[in-house]
Amino acid sequence: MSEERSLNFLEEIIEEDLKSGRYTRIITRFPPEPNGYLHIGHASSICLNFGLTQKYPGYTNLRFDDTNPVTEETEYVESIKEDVKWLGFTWENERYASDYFDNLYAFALKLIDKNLAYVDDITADEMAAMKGTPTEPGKNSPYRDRSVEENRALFIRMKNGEFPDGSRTLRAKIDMAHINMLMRDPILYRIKHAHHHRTGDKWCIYPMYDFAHGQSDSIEEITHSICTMEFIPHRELYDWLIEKLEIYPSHQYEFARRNINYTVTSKRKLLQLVTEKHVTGWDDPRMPTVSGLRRRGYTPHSIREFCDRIGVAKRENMVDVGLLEFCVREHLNKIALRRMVVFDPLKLVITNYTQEEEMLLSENNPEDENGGVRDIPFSREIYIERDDFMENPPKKYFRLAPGQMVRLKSAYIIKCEEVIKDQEGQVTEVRCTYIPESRSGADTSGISVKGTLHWVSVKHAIRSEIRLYDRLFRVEDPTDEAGDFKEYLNPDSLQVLPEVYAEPALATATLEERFQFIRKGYFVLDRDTQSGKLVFNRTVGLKDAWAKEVKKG
RNA sequence: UGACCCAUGGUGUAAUGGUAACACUACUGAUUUUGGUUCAGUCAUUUAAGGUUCGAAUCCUUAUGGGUCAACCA
Repeated sequence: MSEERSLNFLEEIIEEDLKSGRYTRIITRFPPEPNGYLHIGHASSICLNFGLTQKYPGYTNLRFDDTNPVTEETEYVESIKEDVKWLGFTWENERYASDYFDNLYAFALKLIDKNLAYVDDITADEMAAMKGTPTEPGKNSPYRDRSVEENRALFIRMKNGEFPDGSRTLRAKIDMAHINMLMRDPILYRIKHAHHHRTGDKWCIYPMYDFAHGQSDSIEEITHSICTMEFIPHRELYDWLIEKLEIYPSHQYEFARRNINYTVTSKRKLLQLVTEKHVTGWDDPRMPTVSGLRRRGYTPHSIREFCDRIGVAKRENMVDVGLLEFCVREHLNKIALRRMVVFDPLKLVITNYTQEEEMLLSENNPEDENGGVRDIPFSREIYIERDDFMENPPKKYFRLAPGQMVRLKSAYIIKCEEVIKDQEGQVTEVRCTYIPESRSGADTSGISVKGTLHWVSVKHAIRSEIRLYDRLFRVEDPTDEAGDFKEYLNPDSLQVLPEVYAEPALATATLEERFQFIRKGYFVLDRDTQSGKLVFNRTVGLKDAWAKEVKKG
């Protein structure tokens, strides 16, 4: 293996740590809060954390940051586990911050005993008012100087449920004038008489993020705790708590979260799209969620490839969704089974075709020698795509037109002889003759044509519904526009074709198979399919050089 | 009116004091029984000004621009 690729900044840190002997193996973790579904940004973090311990000795834990019972649910835990597995990663340990509530409680008592934490009785509003601003120092709470004994007794009573929600908090005693707002006596514990999805009603006090995350890292002996840049100010508190608690020194490193254009990746916003029914659910194929991408037909491999290509760094970024599409096309091109489906049919009659029907062979995938072939029924009447015929074609139009010849994919070369129209002048049928010696694989005609069309035999065609998806938003960065981000939803993000005509082989399609509908795009069966009613989702279209040509005029 | 983070083609990421590169996009052309794929090629980059140095994208200073921080969220 030639390891020529340059390292990202985290790999550099790790290689340095390994070389210096600071660690002999590394431990990372992926720490989702179970209050929403994973999205493409999380996928990036998953690939990073798990990828690092695939590359270097060590392992990765999956740890749910479940310290806020009000917003967290088991449904989310299950979906997150499924998504991580689907992406192709295996965690060493499945952990929950709630596993550590006893430890965390003991840590809190230790801090109280060291006179580094106190119980505060002021209200949330008062606390906000006394916090100061980034440019002005805060003020000490009148309860800041309670004795160790009093703090201890009060905190135990908080735990025992003697006080109502919001009436008291446990705060670290640091410095209300600290330049870092997070060091101004941050709250460690708050009272919430709420049912927790795992610990039930055992607790009525719950630790805050800052008093749970770093401590959980430490308990698990995480060596490299990787998070996004907005946590940079938290690092000082992270280190302070580890130092005062005298526990295993995990370290936090930050990278810039990945943004992708024409979508949003904020759990709050995605939740809104779901609850306000702008999409059909978390796994709507238009959603940037892992489950949405899965339903859309993206492969785990293509998502991993994407995350790999966008890399990791510390600067603001806006990744072009075109790269994601490139990655999925690249993979699907290699694995998708080729099939023919006519979306907008135009009847074509081959006047000199006298057989009842015949079976023709077509390769399943020209990119895969071992992909095999399938039979396709051919007959006198077929459907072609309406826009594959033009009565008065422009220059460089390689498709069918009066007097012109094209090849029918895997079949014969035909020549257009006659155009039938209705009273309005709409073309309702085209009549052609075929060249018997031009059959695919046995072509002795010596004729070469520019265009090849896909087609489906009229009497053999099966019906299907097709769902075409486009980007969810009309603008690159909906969050950056004036007003509500939902004003920028793309009204044409979903187009349903209720009845298209497909070749018979598609009748036995499964959810796992990937298809390329020739000249149309990549498709996957949707779970809405019922017996007798096929539904396909378009994962992504093919690159379309002709469409570009037409656009240019 | 503070602290912290960041700044390389249209986009993303490299170059670790020594020829600014790779991928995507765009554009040419060739091949092609998918106007797909594949192949060949073209356009295009160091925020600015000073300084250090034989030599700076890289180190220093200042400026500019963008981002983050004042939830009993994570």
